[in-house]
Amino acid sequence: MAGQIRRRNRARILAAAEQVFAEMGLEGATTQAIADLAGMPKSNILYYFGTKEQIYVALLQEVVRFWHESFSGFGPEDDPALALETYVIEKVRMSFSRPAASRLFAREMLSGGHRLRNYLEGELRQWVDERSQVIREWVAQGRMAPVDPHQLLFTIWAATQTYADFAPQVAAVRGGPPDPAAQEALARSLVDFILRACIPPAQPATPPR
Amino acid sequence: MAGQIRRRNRARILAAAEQVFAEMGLEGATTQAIADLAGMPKSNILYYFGTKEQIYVALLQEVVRFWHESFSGFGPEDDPALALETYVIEKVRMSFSRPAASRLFAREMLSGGHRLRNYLEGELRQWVDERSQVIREWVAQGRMAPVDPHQLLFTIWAATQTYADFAPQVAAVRGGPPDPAAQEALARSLVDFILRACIPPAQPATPPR
DNA sequence: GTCTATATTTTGATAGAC
DNA sequence: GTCTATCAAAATATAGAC
Repeated sequence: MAGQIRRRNRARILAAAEQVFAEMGLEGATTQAIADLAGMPKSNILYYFGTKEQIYVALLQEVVRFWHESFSGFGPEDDPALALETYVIEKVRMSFSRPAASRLFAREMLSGGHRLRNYLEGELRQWVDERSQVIREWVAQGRMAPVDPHQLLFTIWAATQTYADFAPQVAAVRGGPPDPAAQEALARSLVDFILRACIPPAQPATPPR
Repeated sequence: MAGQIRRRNRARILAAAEQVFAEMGLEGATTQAIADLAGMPKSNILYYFGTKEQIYVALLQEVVRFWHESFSGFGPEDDPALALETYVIEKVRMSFSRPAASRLFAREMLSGGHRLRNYLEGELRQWVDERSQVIREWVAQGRMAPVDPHQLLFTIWAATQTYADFAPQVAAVRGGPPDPAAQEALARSLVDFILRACIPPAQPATPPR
């Protein structure tokens, strides 16, 4: 079966295209640049995908599918502090380990997000609705400060993805890109920040009488 | 003096270009689209600016200059809570009132930020260094929780600008773009969030004895 | 399936009339 | 200063040999 070759080549093209699209955008990227990075002639790229835009769309969908699988979420039975900590740490790590994915998504948002409309209004919205319900329960139970669920999620997404999307700004301000130790320190600092904002200070035990 | 006409036309071109570049990017935008939006023939655009990229660079510099003037910053004599509140509220409002400026900046960051290198490593870095010093003083005085200044600023920038840069995501999750009242509510919620994370709870007055 | 050569389109930029 | 007509370059996409 030569389906092997087909899948291998598709994967190589997608990997190359992710880098090029993330840095140059859909219009700025040339199929030639993708071909060069993938190490194959330009025609092969179009043989596998038809048009440049089809590669772009395939990549976007791969990114959101990957995110959706990686961050299954949290439920009302979880401990709020632990759930938030896990989610934030993993999102920061993803920004440092796969920045191109985050940048690709950011570019699509800046362009209006039309190509992800189904995802945004379907899967993502449902995920957010469920998580918002959990957060509201936690708040009602006094296990969490009275945060607005949407604002919390927007803030977490923005604060974690900024390390991928605005990397040049981060590097300029710090005097260089953060090495792995600095990455962990930034992640830790962000987690502590969010937990202070979300988790009410432990009550001095008021014993029932 | 016909310098009037020149300035008027330059301003019209810049206003049109900001919209087009923000939505399409440098390469995605065509001079024709800018000309159409500005209501003048394509040649006039190039007569005033020479090249498409010069318009783009001029816009970027105008944006950072405008931001720099709008957010002069805060000093050690200020009240931390009030200073943060003012800064965050104004940045959120800017995201809603001039989203194209934020998106333009975001695009440049995604592309590597080379055209803003001088700004990032000069003016911005100096501004951050000064503000970081203030924050460290506040922390040392116990007027602020032990936040990492860089992480705090990155988080504020990301959380405020997300309402411009990721507007399609915000609209999809909320079921529509936020109207002015909802914008204020989101700003308020974000401010409260950041203050909970930054400002230590008022100590139960420990009178000196 | 793979690759070279080429057709077609788009678009940034310019020349030159008014 | 303004605008029309045009050039030249670049890049997407395809045709067709291998």
